[in-house]
Amino acid sequence: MSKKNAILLAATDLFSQKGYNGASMAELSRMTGAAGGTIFHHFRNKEDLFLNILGGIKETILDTFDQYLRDENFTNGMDLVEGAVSFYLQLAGQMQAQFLLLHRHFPYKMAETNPICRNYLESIYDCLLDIFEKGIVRGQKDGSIARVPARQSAMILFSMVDGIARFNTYQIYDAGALYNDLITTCRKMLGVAKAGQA
Amino acid sequence: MSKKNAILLAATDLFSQKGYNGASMAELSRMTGAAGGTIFHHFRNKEDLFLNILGGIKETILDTFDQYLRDENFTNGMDLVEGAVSFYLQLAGQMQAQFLLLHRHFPYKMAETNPICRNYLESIYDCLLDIFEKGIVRGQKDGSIARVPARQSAMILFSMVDGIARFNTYQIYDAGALYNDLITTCRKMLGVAKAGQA
DNA sequence: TAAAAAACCGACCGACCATTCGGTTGGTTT
DNA sequence: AAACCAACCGAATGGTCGGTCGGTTTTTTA
Repeated sequence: MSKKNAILLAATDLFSQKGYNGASMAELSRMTGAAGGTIFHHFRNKEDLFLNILGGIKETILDTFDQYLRDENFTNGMDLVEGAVSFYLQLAGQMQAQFLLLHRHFPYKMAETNPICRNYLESIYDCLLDIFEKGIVRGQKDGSIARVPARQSAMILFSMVDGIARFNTYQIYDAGALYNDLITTCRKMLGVAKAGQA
Repeated sequence: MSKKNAILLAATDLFSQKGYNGASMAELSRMTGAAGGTIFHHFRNKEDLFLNILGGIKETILDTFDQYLRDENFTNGMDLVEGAVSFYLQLAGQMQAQFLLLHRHFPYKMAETNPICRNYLESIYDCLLDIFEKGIVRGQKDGSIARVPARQSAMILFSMVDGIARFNTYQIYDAGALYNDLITTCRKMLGVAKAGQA
């Protein structure tokens, strides 16, 4: 593997574990075996290094969900929403370091002054919210989802799912067993009312 | 105001705005007018200072919700849950710096090695989850809430509400208009099914 | 009012920080 | 073989970090 790639990989772990200020270039140098100067040969500065990582995360997430929507075919809108919830939790488990990064505060702080950073974050959240919203709209056409406000419901749904993913990484509570309850909740909040529904 | 109190107040803002590593004792000294040595006269070290702040936040939250449960009287369990949701969002708006602190990653990182820190965080989340759970259990007795698993539903509800509160502080999206949708969702996920319910 | 205690000060310390820079490779182009 | 180049190195730099310490002021106690 090229040194540059090794730096990007190690820095993802380092930033996610220790935050922006806590991640030191000296430690990154030690982790990768790259000399201090080498890091600054490939990246203008620490912020540029982080933006490269965040840009990569954006690409991965957008591509992954794009692929997901193209490959799978769903019986209806509700099915799409449930699938997206499940897929999101699965992805968060696979890309732990990347999601931990997104769950930290410093990217959003940087976004206040850095438009590139802000753009990356907005792209990611737009993509995720759009998927939930698309599912809801589709479900309202095919009758599987009730007439709830689409965008708002997508945001509430997202904050719910992402909160559970966060519970897992913070490890204050074991949220792994919550998956079934989450899907049930999802059905209740979006589903059309039927006689006898609990 | 005593210097010690001024330090605690300013440090709360500083930690919440810049994180643990980003908050420097020199800047804290500048903000408060207290000399460097004075800070370390009142607090053993930086970590001790933070633990004092977190301990204060714990006390405030526990007392506030205790008071809330004692003062108000609710018509039923569902009413209690809805009130708690509303109260939580209101409190998060009033104690912005404190909630921003709780929404950062470093307290949970510190909790991995520091049992005092871990204890404070667990107390806070236990308190919050207990209120939702109590409301659900009470609602199941008085018939206002369906037979959902109480603790799990409380966790999902909490992660939903806290996610919305987080949306507000991150200011990526305007989540202020989500309050009504949130209460509606809350009713759907917990409420007993009625004929004609949407 | 004298003594003891607590609050407070700011210069100082070594460690560490992000970043720079002059120089060395090894491979490609001319 | 000369010129070029990106990748890489590691010592050096100026600045900031958390924390210490000896001494002064203010408050409390006896």
